[in-house]
Amino acid sequence: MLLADEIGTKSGRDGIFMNYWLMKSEPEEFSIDDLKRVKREPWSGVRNYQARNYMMKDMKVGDGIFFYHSNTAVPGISGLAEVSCDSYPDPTQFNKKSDYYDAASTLENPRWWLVDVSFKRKLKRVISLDELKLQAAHLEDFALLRRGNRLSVLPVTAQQWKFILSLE
DNA sequence: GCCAACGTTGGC
DNA sequence: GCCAACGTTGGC
Repeated sequence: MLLADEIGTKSGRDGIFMNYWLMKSEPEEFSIDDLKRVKREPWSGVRNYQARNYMMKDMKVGDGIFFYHSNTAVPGISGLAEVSCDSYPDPTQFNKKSDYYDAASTLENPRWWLVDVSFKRKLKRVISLDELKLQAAHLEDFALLRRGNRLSVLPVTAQQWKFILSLE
């Protein structure tokens, strides 16, 4: 029996529960419209261990993703996407010409992993960081709102997911 | 293992 | 462009 309050709280590759995430992108680099155009994108270039661990260990095919625009005039959630494959080594770490090349990584023991992200839809409007801050009381311990938060991949609970979508 | 220096993130 | 917050690096 699946308890409602367990949804979104389980992790691990054997888990059967849906998880939710927020992934940041600078729209000048790669926006929700870019994802809409290409439909699916390898989430390459993450070079933070915690963010990597979420992708490598915790994400499962079908997990929901808030696509967040950072470093822009109105930062906020601009669309929905989903995890579309199991994690695999980020190929850019092996490419000497890439900004994300990592000389310390080997094919036998890759350091950086990623998932592919597929476009679902744009939100009718951007749900801004300002608005999310105003709703903080309804978003208990939302990772995005923690002080000094800089992680580019964050977990979202089922309750947070549902509430944020209700703002749309 | 400590911690100063440095680099990056991302809101403003 | 500024800068607070945080992660990483490397000397010791």
